[in-house]
Amino acid sequence: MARQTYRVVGRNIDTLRVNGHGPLGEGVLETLLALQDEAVAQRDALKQRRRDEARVVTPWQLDGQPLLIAPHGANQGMWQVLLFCPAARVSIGSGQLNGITVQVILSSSFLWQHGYRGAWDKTQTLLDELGSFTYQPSEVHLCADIAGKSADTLHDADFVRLGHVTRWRLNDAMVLDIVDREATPEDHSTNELIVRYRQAETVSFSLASPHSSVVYDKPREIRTHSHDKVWFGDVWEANGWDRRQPVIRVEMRYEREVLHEMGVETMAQLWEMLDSLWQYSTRKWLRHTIPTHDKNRSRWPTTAWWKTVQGVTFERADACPGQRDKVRQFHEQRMISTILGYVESWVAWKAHEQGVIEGFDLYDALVGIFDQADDHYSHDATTFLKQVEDKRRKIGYAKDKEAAAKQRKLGMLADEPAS
DNA sequence: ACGGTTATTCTGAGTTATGC
DNA sequence: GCATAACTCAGAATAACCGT
Repeated sequence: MARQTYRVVGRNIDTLRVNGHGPLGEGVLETLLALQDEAVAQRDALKQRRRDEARVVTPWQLDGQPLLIAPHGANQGMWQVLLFCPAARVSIGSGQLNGITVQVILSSSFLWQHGYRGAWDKTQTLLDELGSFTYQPSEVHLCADIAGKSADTLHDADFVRLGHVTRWRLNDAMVLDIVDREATPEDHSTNELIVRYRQAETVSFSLASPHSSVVYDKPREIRTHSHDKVWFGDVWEANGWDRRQPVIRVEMRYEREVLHEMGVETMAQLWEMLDSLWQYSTRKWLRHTIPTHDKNRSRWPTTAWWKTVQGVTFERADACPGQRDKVRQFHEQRMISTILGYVESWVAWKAHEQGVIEGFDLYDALVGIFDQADDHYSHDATTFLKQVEDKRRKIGYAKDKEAAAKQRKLGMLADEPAS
Protein backbone atom coordinates (compact mmCIF):
# COMPACT_ATOMS: atom_id res chain seq x y z
CA MET A 1 0.00 0.00 0.00
CA ALA A 2 1.26 3.41 -0.92
CA ARG A 3 2.19 5.55 2.03
CA GLN A 4 -0.04 8.47 2.70
CA THR A 5 1.59 11.65 1.53
CA TYR A 6 0.85 15.01 2.98
CA ARG A 7 1.21 18.26 1.17
CA VAL A 8 1.65 21.78 2.47
CA VAL A 9 -0.90 23.72 0.43
CA GLY A 10 -0.62 27.02 2.25
CA ARG A 11 1.49 28.83 4.82
CA ASN A 12 1.35 32.39 5.95
CA ILE A 13 0.86 34.85 8.72
CA ASP A 14 -2.91 34.82 9.10
CA THR A 15 -3.23 37.61 11.65
CA LEU A 16 -0.77 40.40 12.28
CA ARG A 17 -1.15 43.13 14.87
CA VAL A 18 1.54 45.78 15.12
CA ASN A 19 2.10 48.60 17.59
CA GLY A 20 3.62 51.90 16.49
CA HIS A 21 5.60 53.97 19.02
CA GLY A 22 6.25 57.60 18.24
CA PRO A 23 4.62 60.95 17.51
CA LEU A 24 1.86 61.57 15.01
CA GLY A 25 2.61 63.92 12.15
CA GLU A 26 1.85 67.63 12.35
CA GLY A 27 -1.89 68.29 12.18
CA VAL A 28 -2.77 64.62 11.58
CA LEU A 29 -4.75 64.20 14.77
CA GLU A 30 -6.59 67.49 14.14
CA THR A 31 -7.55 66.36 10.64
CA LEU A 32 -8.74 63.02 11.96
CA LEU A 33 -10.75 64.52 14.79
CA ALA A 34 -12.42 66.94 12.37
CA LEU A 35 -13.39 64.00 10.17
CA GLN A 36 -14.57 62.14 13.24
CA ASP A 37 -16.84 65.08 14.04
CA GLU A 38 -18.31 64.73 10.58
CA ALA A 39 -18.90 61.04 11.23
CA VAL A 40 -20.55 61.91 14.55
CA ALA A 41 -22.83 64.37 12.78
CA GLN A 42 -23.66 61.73 10.21
CA ARG A 43 -24.39 59.20 12.94
CA ASP A 44 -26.64 61.61 14.82
CA ALA A 45 -28.58 62.27 11.64
CA LEU A 46 -29.32 58.56 11.32
CA LYS A 47 -32.33 57.18 13.05
CA GLN A 48 -31.87 54.39 15.59
CA ARG A 49 -30.61 51.39 13.71
CA ARG A 50 -27.05 51.12 12.35
CA ARG A 51 -26.14 54.45 13.85
CA ASP A 52 -22.69 53.25 14.85
CA GLU A 53 -21.97 52.20 11.31
CA ALA A 54 -21.70 55.79 10.12
CA ARG A 55 -18.41 56.24 8.23
CA VAL A 56 -16.64 59.17 6.63
CA VAL A 57 -13.96 58.87 3.95
CA THR A 58 -10.45 60.09 4.86
CA PRO A 59 -7.68 61.18 2.47
CA TRP A 60 -5.62 58.05 3.24
CA GLN A 61 -5.67 54.82 1.30
CA LEU A 62 -4.49 51.25 1.75
CA ASP A 63 -4.41 48.67 -1.03
CA GLY A 64 -6.42 50.97 -3.28
CA GLN A 65 -9.23 51.46 -0.81
CA PRO A 66 -9.87 54.64 1.18
CA LEU A 67 -9.67 54.48 4.95
CA LEU A 68 -13.00 55.22 6.58
CA ILE A 69 -13.27 56.84 9.98
CA ALA A 70 -15.74 55.73 12.64
CA PRO A 71 -17.72 58.18 14.79
CA HIS A 72 -16.11 56.75 17.93
CA GLY A 73 -12.82 55.53 19.32
CA ALA A 74 -12.00 51.96 20.21
CA ASN A 75 -11.66 49.95 23.39
CA GLN A 76 -13.09 52.42 25.85
CA GLY A 77 -10.69 55.24 25.50
CA MET A 78 -7.28 53.82 24.82
CA TRP A 79 -7.76 54.75 21.16
CA GLN A 80 -9.40 57.99 20.20
CA VAL A 81 -9.66 57.32 16.49
CA LEU A 82 -10.66 54.20 14.60
CA LEU A 83 -10.03 53.75 10.86
CA PHE A 84 -11.32 50.91 8.68
CA CYS A 85 -10.66 49.50 5.27
CA PRO A 86 -10.85 45.97 3.87
CA ALA A 87 -7.13 45.45 4.33
CA ALA A 88 -6.74 46.66 7.90
CA ARG A 89 -8.11 48.28 10.98
CA VAL A 90 -6.09 51.16 12.42
CA SER A 91 -6.46 52.53 15.95
CA ILE A 92 -4.88 55.84 16.88
CA GLY A 93 -4.37 57.34 20.32
CA SER A 94 -2.31 59.93 22.12
CA GLY A 95 0.35 57.49 23.26
CA GLN A 96 0.35 58.95 26.75
CA LEU A 97 0.02 55.57 28.48
CA ASN A 98 2.95 53.64 27.10
CA GLY A 99 4.13 55.49 24.02
CA ILE A 100 2.01 53.48 21.61
CA THR A 101 0.21 55.92 19.32
CA VAL A 102 -1.01 53.58 16.63
CA GLN A 103 -2.02 49.96 16.39
CA VAL A 104 -2.90 48.20 13.16
CA ILE A 105 -4.49 44.82 12.55
CA LEU A 106 -4.02 43.43 9.06
CA SER A 107 -6.87 41.39 7.68
CA SER A 108 -6.40 37.77 6.74
CA SER A 109 -7.36 38.25 3.09
CA PHE A 110 -4.92 41.16 2.73
CA LEU A 111 -2.12 39.02 4.15
CA TRP A 112 -2.91 36.09 1.87
CA GLN A 113 -3.23 38.15 -1.25
CA HIS A 114 0.02 40.07 -0.94
CA GLY A 115 2.01 37.77 1.32
CA TYR A 116 2.91 38.98 4.79
CA ARG A 117 5.91 41.03 3.70
CA GLY A 118 4.04 42.68 0.84
CA ALA A 119 1.04 43.44 3.03
CA TRP A 120 3.25 44.89 5.75
CA ASP A 121 5.20 47.04 3.26
CA LYS A 122 1.98 48.58 2.02
CA THR A 123 0.76 49.11 5.55
CA GLN A 124 4.00 50.70 6.66
CA THR A 125 3.91 53.07 3.70
CA LEU A 126 0.49 54.19 4.84
CA LEU A 127 1.44 54.50 8.52
CA ASP A 128 4.56 56.49 7.69
CA GLU A 129 2.23 59.12 6.21
CA LEU A 130 0.55 59.48 9.60
CA GLY A 131 3.63 59.99 11.72
CA SER A 132 7.11 58.71 12.48
CA PHE A 133 6.84 55.42 14.29
CA THR A 134 8.95 52.49 15.31
CA TYR A 135 7.06 49.26 14.90
CA GLN A 136 6.70 46.36 17.31
CA PRO A 137 4.79 43.15 16.58
CA SER A 138 2.00 42.70 19.11
CA GLU A 139 0.29 39.54 17.95
CA VAL A 140 1.14 37.05 15.24
CA HIS A 141 -0.71 33.96 14.03
CA LEU A 142 1.41 31.62 11.95
CA CYS A 143 -0.47 28.98 10.04
CA ALA A 144 0.06 26.07 7.71
CA ASP A 145 -2.57 24.24 5.69
CA ILE A 146 -1.81 20.57 5.23
CA ALA A 147 -3.74 18.46 2.73
CA GLY A 148 -4.11 14.71 2.91
CA LYS A 149 -5.37 14.09 6.43
CA SER A 150 -8.83 14.34 7.82
CA ALA A 151 -9.44 15.83 11.23
CA ASP A 152 -11.54 12.80 12.16
CA THR A 153 -8.27 10.94 12.61
CA LEU A 154 -6.93 13.29 15.27
CA HIS A 155 -7.11 12.27 18.92
CA ASP A 156 -6.28 14.43 21.88
CA ALA A 157 -4.18 11.75 23.55
CA ASP A 158 -1.77 11.78 20.63
CA PHE A 159 -0.77 15.37 21.24
CA VAL A 160 2.21 15.81 23.54
CA ARG A 161 2.92 19.21 24.85
CA LEU A 162 4.77 21.02 27.58
CA GLY A 163 2.91 22.21 30.56
CA HIS A 164 -0.70 21.35 30.56
CA VAL A 165 -3.17 18.77 29.43
CA THR A 166 -4.67 19.13 26.00
CA ARG A 167 -8.23 20.27 25.73
CA TRP A 168 -10.56 19.49 22.93
CA ARG A 169 -13.23 21.83 21.99
CA LEU A 170 -15.99 21.35 19.53
CA ASN A 171 -17.12 24.57 18.05
CA ASP A 172 -17.72 26.40 14.86
CA ALA A 173 -14.51 28.38 14.84
CA MET A 174 -13.54 30.00 11.59
CA VAL A 175 -14.31 27.42 8.97
CA LEU A 176 -13.69 28.49 5.44
CA ASP A 177 -16.56 27.68 3.20
CA ILE A 178 -15.42 27.72 -0.38
CA VAL A 179 -17.36 26.61 -3.42
CA ASP A 180 -15.72 25.24 -6.48
CA ARG A 181 -16.72 27.68 -9.16
CA GLU A 182 -16.61 24.91 -11.74
CA ALA A 183 -19.04 22.80 -9.75
CA THR A 184 -21.92 21.42 -11.74
CA PRO A 185 -25.44 22.02 -10.45
CA GLU A 186 -25.83 18.46 -9.14
CA ASP A 187 -22.46 18.65 -7.38
CA HIS A 188 -23.69 21.75 -5.78
CA SER A 189 -26.74 20.12 -4.32
CA THR A 190 -24.87 17.16 -2.86
CA ASN A 191 -22.25 19.46 -1.43
CA GLU A 192 -24.85 21.53 0.18
CA LEU A 193 -26.33 18.59 2.04
CA ILE A 194 -23.02 17.38 3.34
CA VAL A 195 -21.84 20.77 4.42
CA ARG A 196 -25.01 21.60 6.19
CA TYR A 197 -24.78 18.63 8.50
CA ARG A 198 -21.08 18.53 8.96
CA GLN A 199 -19.63 19.82 12.13
CA ALA A 200 -16.28 21.48 12.15
CA GLU A 201 -13.91 20.05 14.66
CA THR A 202 -11.36 22.26 16.33
CA VAL A 203 -8.59 21.31 18.71
CA SER A 204 -7.39 24.23 20.71
CA PHE A 205 -4.45 24.44 23.07
CA SER A 206 -4.02 27.03 25.81
CA LEU A 207 -6.42 29.36 24.09
CA ALA A 208 -6.23 32.13 26.67
CA SER A 209 -2.44 32.07 27.01
CA PRO A 210 0.25 34.14 25.33
CA HIS A 211 1.17 31.12 23.26
CA SER A 212 -1.75 29.12 21.93
CA SER A 213 -2.59 26.88 19.06
CA VAL A 214 -5.59 25.81 17.04
CA VAL A 215 -5.79 22.79 14.78
CA TYR A 216 -8.87 22.57 12.67
CA ASP A 217 -10.53 20.79 9.89
CA LYS A 218 -11.61 22.29 6.63
CA PRO A 219 -14.57 20.45 5.20
CA ARG A 220 -13.71 18.27 2.27
CA GLU A 221 -16.58 19.68 0.34
CA ILE A 222 -15.96 23.34 0.02
CA ARG A 223 -18.43 25.90 -1.02
CA THR A 224 -18.95 29.54 -0.52
CA HIS A 225 -21.49 32.25 -0.60
CA SER A 226 -19.06 35.14 -0.83
CA HIS A 227 -16.86 35.43 -3.86
CA ASP A 228 -14.08 37.17 -2.02
CA LYS A 229 -13.09 33.91 -0.39
CA VAL A 230 -12.81 31.91 -3.57
CA TRP A 231 -9.17 32.89 -3.97
CA PHE A 232 -8.37 30.71 -0.97
CA GLY A 233 -8.98 27.58 -2.98
CA ASP A 234 -6.77 29.06 -5.69
CA VAL A 235 -3.93 29.56 -3.23
CA TRP A 236 -4.12 25.90 -2.23
CA GLU A 237 -4.48 24.74 -5.78
CA ALA A 238 -1.38 26.65 -6.79
CA ASN A 239 0.42 24.57 -4.18
CA GLY A 240 -0.83 21.30 -5.54
CA TRP A 241 -4.21 20.82 -3.91
CA ASP A 242 -6.55 18.68 -6.01
CA ARG A 243 -9.70 20.42 -4.72
CA ARG A 244 -10.83 17.18 -3.08
CA GLN A 245 -8.39 16.28 -0.33
CA PRO A 246 -9.28 17.25 3.21
CA VAL A 247 -7.21 20.10 4.59
CA ILE A 248 -6.22 20.66 8.19
CA ARG A 249 -4.99 24.02 9.32
CA VAL A 250 -2.43 24.24 12.11
CA GLU A 251 -2.25 27.68 13.61
CA MET A 252 0.26 28.92 16.17
CA ARG A 253 -0.59 32.14 17.95
CA TYR A 254 1.90 34.37 19.69
CA GLU A 255 1.00 37.31 21.84
CA ARG A 256 3.31 40.04 23.02
CA GLU A 257 4.69 38.18 26.05
CA VAL A 258 6.01 35.25 24.02
CA LEU A 259 7.40 37.49 21.31
CA HIS A 260 9.18 39.43 24.02
CA GLU A 261 10.67 36.26 25.51
CA MET A 262 11.78 35.15 22.05
CA GLY A 263 13.50 38.46 21.46
CA VAL A 264 11.06 39.77 18.83
CA GLU A 265 10.82 43.53 19.28
CA THR A 266 10.96 44.79 15.69
CA MET A 267 9.46 43.77 12.36
CA ALA A 268 12.91 42.82 11.06
CA GLN A 269 13.37 40.52 14.05
CA LEU A 270 9.94 39.05 13.41
CA TRP A 271 10.80 38.03 9.83
CA GLU A 272 14.14 36.74 11.03
CA MET A 273 12.55 34.68 13.80
CA LEU A 274 9.46 33.33 12.02
CA ASP A 275 10.97 29.93 11.42
CA SER A 276 12.44 29.74 14.91
CA LEU A 277 8.97 30.43 16.29
CA TRP A 278 7.45 27.70 14.15
CA GLN A 279 10.20 25.23 15.04
CA TYR A 280 9.78 25.96 18.73
CA SER A 281 6.03 25.50 18.56
CA THR A 282 6.01 22.34 16.47
CA ARG A 283 9.05 20.60 17.96
CA LYS A 284 9.10 21.61 21.58
CA TRP A 285 5.73 23.06 22.50
CA LEU A 286 3.35 20.71 20.70
CA ARG A 287 3.75 17.43 18.84
CA HIS A 288 1.37 14.93 17.32
CA THR A 289 2.69 11.48 18.18
CA ILE A 290 2.14 7.76 18.09
CA PRO A 291 1.77 6.78 21.75
CA THR A 292 3.95 3.92 23.01
CA HIS A 293 4.19 2.22 26.39
CA ASP A 294 6.96 4.59 27.38
CA LYS A 295 5.80 6.64 30.34
CA ASN A 296 7.97 9.50 29.19
CA ARG A 297 5.81 11.10 26.54
CA SER A 298 8.69 13.16 25.22
CA ARG A 299 10.06 9.92 23.76
CA TRP A 300 6.90 9.12 21.80
CA PRO A 301 7.66 9.23 18.07
CA THR A 302 6.36 12.09 15.97
CA THR A 303 3.84 11.14 13.27
CA ALA A 304 4.60 11.56 9.59
CA TRP A 305 1.82 14.11 9.37
CA TRP A 306 3.30 16.26 12.12
CA LYS A 307 6.76 15.97 10.55
CA THR A 308 5.19 17.64 7.52
CA VAL A 309 3.95 20.36 9.83
CA GLN A 310 7.43 20.72 11.35
CA GLY A 311 8.92 20.96 7.87
CA VAL A 312 6.96 24.08 6.97
CA THR A 313 9.26 27.04 6.37
CA PHE A 314 8.57 30.72 5.99
CA GLU A 315 11.84 32.53 5.42
CA ARG A 316 14.61 29.99 5.83
CA ALA A 317 14.98 26.25 6.06
CA ASP A 318 17.82 26.00 8.55
CA ALA A 319 16.21 27.56 11.63
CA CYS A 320 16.69 26.11 15.08
CA PRO A 321 13.79 26.09 17.53
CA GLY A 322 13.60 29.38 19.36
CA GLN A 323 13.96 29.59 23.09
CA ARG A 324 11.71 31.34 25.52
CA ASP A 325 13.84 33.11 28.04
CA LYS A 326 12.08 34.78 30.91
CA VAL A 327 13.27 38.33 30.79
CA ARG A 328 14.54 39.16 34.26
CA GLN A 329 15.71 42.64 35.05
CA PHE A 330 15.86 44.51 38.30
CA HIS A 331 13.24 47.22 38.00
CA GLU A 332 13.34 48.51 41.52
CA GLN A 333 10.78 51.26 41.13
CA ARG A 334 8.25 48.97 39.55
CA MET A 335 8.82 46.32 42.20
CA ILE A 336 8.31 48.81 45.00
CA SER A 337 5.12 50.14 43.50
CA THR A 338 3.84 46.61 42.92
CA ILE A 339 4.67 45.55 46.49
CA LEU A 340 2.99 48.64 47.91
CA GLY A 341 0.03 48.04 45.64
CA TYR A 342 -0.33 44.52 47.03
CA VAL A 343 -0.07 45.74 50.61
CA GLU A 344 -2.69 48.40 49.94
CA SER A 345 -5.05 45.79 48.49
CA TRP A 346 -4.38 43.46 51.40
CA VAL A 347 -5.20 46.15 53.95
CA ALA A 348 -8.25 47.18 51.94
CA TRP A 349 -9.57 43.61 52.04
CA LYS A 350 -8.74 43.30 55.75
CA ALA A 351 -10.56 46.51 56.52
CA HIS A 352 -13.47 45.28 54.46
CA GLU A 353 -13.67 42.05 56.45
CA GLN A 354 -12.92 43.42 59.89
CA GLY A 355 -14.20 46.97 59.66
CA VAL A 356 -12.03 50.04 59.30
CA ILE A 357 -8.95 49.76 61.47
CA GLU A 358 -8.28 53.14 63.06
CA GLY A 359 -4.76 54.51 62.64
CA PHE A 360 -3.56 51.42 60.78
CA ASP A 361 -0.57 52.59 58.77
CA LEU A 362 2.01 51.03 56.47
CA TYR A 363 4.19 49.97 59.39
CA ASP A 364 1.30 48.11 61.01
CA ALA A 365 0.47 46.51 57.71
CA LEU A 366 4.02 45.22 57.27
CA VAL A 367 4.00 43.90 60.84
CA GLY A 368 0.73 42.17 60.02
CA ILE A 369 2.36 40.53 57.03
CA PHE A 370 5.37 39.58 59.16
CA ASP A 371 3.00 37.84 61.56
CA GLN A 372 1.66 35.69 58.74
CA ALA A 373 5.08 34.81 57.38
CA ASP A 374 5.75 31.88 59.74
CA ASP A 375 2.55 30.15 58.72
CA HIS A 376 3.30 30.75 55.10
CA TYR A 377 6.83 29.37 55.17
CA SER A 378 6.17 26.42 57.47
CA HIS A 379 3.42 25.32 55.13
CA ASP A 380 6.07 24.72 52.48
CA ALA A 381 8.77 23.71 54.98
CA THR A 382 11.02 26.55 53.96
CA THR A 383 12.23 29.87 55.33
CA PHE A 384 12.58 33.42 54.08
CA LEU A 385 16.35 33.11 53.78
CA LYS A 386 16.10 29.82 51.90
CA GLN A 387 13.73 31.40 49.43
CA VAL A 388 16.09 34.34 48.94
CA GLU A 389 18.94 31.95 48.18
CA ASP A 390 16.67 30.21 45.71
CA LYS A 391 15.87 33.45 43.95
CA ARG A 392 19.52 34.37 43.80
CA ARG A 393 20.21 31.13 41.98
CA LYS A 394 17.40 31.83 39.55
CA ILE A 395 18.68 35.31 38.79
CA GLY A 396 22.16 33.95 38.27
CA TYR A 397 20.76 31.30 35.96
CA ALA A 398 18.88 33.92 33.98
CA LYS A 399 22.09 35.86 33.54
CA ASP A 400 23.91 32.78 32.26
CA LYS A 401 21.14 32.16 29.76
CA GLU A 402 21.27 35.75 28.63
CA ALA A 403 24.96 35.43 28.00
CA ALA A 404 24.38 32.19 26.10
CA ALA A 405 21.71 33.83 23.96
CA LYS A 406 24.06 36.67 23.17
CA GLN A 407 26.73 34.16 22.24
CA ARG A 408 24.32 32.37 19.90
CA LYS A 409 23.37 35.61 18.25
CA LEU A 410 26.99 36.57 17.68
CA GLY A 411 27.62 33.13 16.24
CA MET A 412 24.70 33.50 13.85
CA LEU A 413 25.88 36.90 12.70
CA ALA A 414 29.34 35.53 12.08
CA ASP A 415 27.87 32.72 9.99
CA GLU A 416 26.00 35.10 7.79
CA PRO A 417 27.85 36.12 4.65
CA ALA A 418 28.49 39.83 4.49
CA SER A 419 26.29 41.16 1.72
C1' DA B 1 -16.48 57.87 39.87
C1' DC B 2 -15.45 53.88 37.65
C1' DG B 3 -13.97 50.54 34.47
C1' DG B 4 -11.15 49.55 30.73
C1' DT B 5 -7.13 50.05 27.70
C1' DT B 6 -1.38 47.62 26.72
C1' DA B 7 3.15 45.92 28.00
C1' DT B 8 5.71 44.11 31.51
C1' DT B 9 6.97 41.75 35.79
C1' DC B 10 6.34 38.55 39.52
C1' DT B 11 4.40 34.45 41.93
C1' DG B 12 2.54 29.90 43.10
C1' DA B 13 0.68 25.67 41.45
C1' DG B 14 1.05 22.03 38.60
C1' DT B 15 3.40 19.19 34.97
C1' DT B 16 7.25 17.53 32.21
C1' DA B 17 12.25 17.01 31.16
C1' DT B 18 16.75 15.95 32.59
C1' DG B 19 21.04 14.86 35.09
C1' DC B 20 23.22 11.90 38.21
C1' DG C 1 14.74 5.74 39.39
C1' DC C 2 14.53 9.75 41.76
C1' DA C 3 15.40 14.50 42.92
C1' DT C 4 15.66 18.70 40.95
C1' DA C 5 15.52 21.86 37.15
C1' DA C 6 12.70 23.85 33.73
C1' DC C 7 8.61 25.06 31.84
C1' DT C 8 3.57 26.70 31.35
C1' DC C 9 -0.38 29.08 32.95
C1' DA C 10 -3.40 32.08 35.49
C1' DG C 11 -3.83 35.95 38.09
C1' DA C 12 -2.13 39.54 40.83
C1' DA C 13 0.15 44.41 40.26
C1' DT C 14 1.90 49.09 37.69
C1' DA C 15 1.64 53.25 34.40
C1' DA C 16 -2.02 57.81 32.37
C1' DC C 17 -6.03 58.89 30.50
C1' DC C 18 -10.62 58.38 27.88
C1' DG C 19 -15.73 57.46 27.60
C1' DT C 20 -19.98 56.60 29.83
